[in-house]
Amino acid sequence: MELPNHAKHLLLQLNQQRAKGFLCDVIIVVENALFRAHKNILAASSIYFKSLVLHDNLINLDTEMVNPSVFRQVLDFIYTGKLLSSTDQSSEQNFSALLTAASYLQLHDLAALCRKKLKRSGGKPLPGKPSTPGPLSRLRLNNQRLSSSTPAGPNNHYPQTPSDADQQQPDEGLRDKLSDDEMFVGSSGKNGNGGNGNSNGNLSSGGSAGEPDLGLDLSKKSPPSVGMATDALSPHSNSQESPQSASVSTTNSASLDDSSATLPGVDGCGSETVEINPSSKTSEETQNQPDGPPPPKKSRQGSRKNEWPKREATGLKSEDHDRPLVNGVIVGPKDGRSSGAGGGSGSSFTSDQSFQCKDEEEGGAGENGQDHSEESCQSDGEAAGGGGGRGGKRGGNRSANYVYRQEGFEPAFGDNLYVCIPCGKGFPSSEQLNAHVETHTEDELYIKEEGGTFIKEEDEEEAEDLSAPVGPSNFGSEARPFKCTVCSRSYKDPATLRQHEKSHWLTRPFPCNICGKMFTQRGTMTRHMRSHLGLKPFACEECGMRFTRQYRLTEHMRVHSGEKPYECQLCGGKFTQQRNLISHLRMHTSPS
DNA sequence: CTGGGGATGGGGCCC
DNA sequence: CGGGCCCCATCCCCA
Repeated sequence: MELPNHAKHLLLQLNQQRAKGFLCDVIIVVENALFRAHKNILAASSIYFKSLVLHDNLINLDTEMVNPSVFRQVLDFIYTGKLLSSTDQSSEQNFSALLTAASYLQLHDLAALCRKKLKRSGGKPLPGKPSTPGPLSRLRLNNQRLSSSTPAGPNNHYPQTPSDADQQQPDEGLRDKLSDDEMFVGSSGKNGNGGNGNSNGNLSSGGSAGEPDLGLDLSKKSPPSVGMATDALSPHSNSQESPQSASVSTTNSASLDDSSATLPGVDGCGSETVEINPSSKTSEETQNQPDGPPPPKKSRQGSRKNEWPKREATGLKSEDHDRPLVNGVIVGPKDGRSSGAGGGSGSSFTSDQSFQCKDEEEGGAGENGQDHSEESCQSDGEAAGGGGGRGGKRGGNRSANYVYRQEGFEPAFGDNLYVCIPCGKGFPSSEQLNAHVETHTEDELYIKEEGGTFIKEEDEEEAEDLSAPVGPSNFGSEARPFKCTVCSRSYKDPATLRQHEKSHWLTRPFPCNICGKMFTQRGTMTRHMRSHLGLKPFACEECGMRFTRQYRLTEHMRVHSGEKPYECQLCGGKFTQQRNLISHLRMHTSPS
């Protein structure tokens, strides 16, 4: 017996969930647009995605191969099997772009549809671009960056984008006209037959065939042996400043272990090389570093930490500046202008504000920062090509699931950092948000988006005022010829001095794309981003626990080794961590 | 219930 | 730019 529309209904549900951001466990970054989706769906649709989502919760796509607008169509296709083309924009051009993207993403069926369409219209498939670069090629794997750069400046636009505005338009049309250009995946559809249970059958052509698990190891680096995975933002990631480069990520290098190999760049597109990790980790290898929580740990720590990647938002301190995280996402607007975040809000951040945004489970990344203020949701347009708002989707396929952040946003959700974009309500935890999201009916959900401005990363050079008074001058004196004019601290080299001087600036040059928090050092911002995204590249081989910083892992390892290098000279007590010794010493010294 | 210790997260900042 | 380390904050467990 078989339910005739089972697969269809299932897909419909999934697409609706995507629209709401419900249970989405991966974020795909396309230029400065973020899309939320489900790993399973992506993995089922292409082996390329499969390899990417295996270890990462954040995927950066090469902006030369796909732009937000196109990716939105791709995503819609994946979830619906329908291809909505736009007529506003030269359809041929659109199909060409789609073909490029499909090829890149290894969505063979989609590529075939586009080719067919192009052929019909006389156009020729992708002139300049390779029809199928392999996924790997160019892939700069994600890991990279969401870095600050993304938002950054003017260069942030798609290269080809004439005008964002224009770009968005098409979309509108697109939706409404679905009829004409709507295309369905054809036979490939093993849909019906349910081939593999997961529907993927059809979409992922490649998948089946040999389906080698590419097993890209995107991880930044993992402690020896454990091949960890995630890391979308590997520390290195920041490397680039321009979005385009985003794709290129860099990080890869790091991420990939030595074993990584490089593939030839795709022609036409550049020379980037991709590195894949031959040793690829297969799913099973990932066990250790599963997306999910690591194996239970012994004792106490287990309880808490296992929640892995994140801890609930509870911990958030709601300080004035806390920014809610939403399920949609963000990223800089593309309007080029970018004003420095600094400009606006920069100053508002006090250094002390320490809010921590907890990421969402798994994909962590989840939450998106919602940034703009009140209306987090906006209209439908698609900004930047892309997309639109997150949750969106009213009818069905539209959804882009992300939102642009607006500069200067200052949502006031207090402790409720998990915000439902459609209605703007905030919740203290992702679970609550998810539960709430379900209450929305389809029609209530719109794709919203807003063209925001994004925070621009101003370069150091732009710093303005350095007047902040500062602390005492300490530091020893030897060979420290470079002295800070503000506080008199001295350093051994000019670079360090320069770095230090930034701490006096009122404007912090490096904004977090997700929450808007500003940092004086890019590295700190990148590190911070990892916490949003739940990226914990450093895993403990013993218990599987993962950390965002190498140092934390080192520290943690003492738990297993029993080493307690820090001893209290007053009572002889020993500690595994220096900070705990310090805290302990306070107990000795404090009056109370 | 409370205090102390263990352990972890995040930011700042120096090297 | 990554590595380290310091400081602050917090959570959890246990006595």
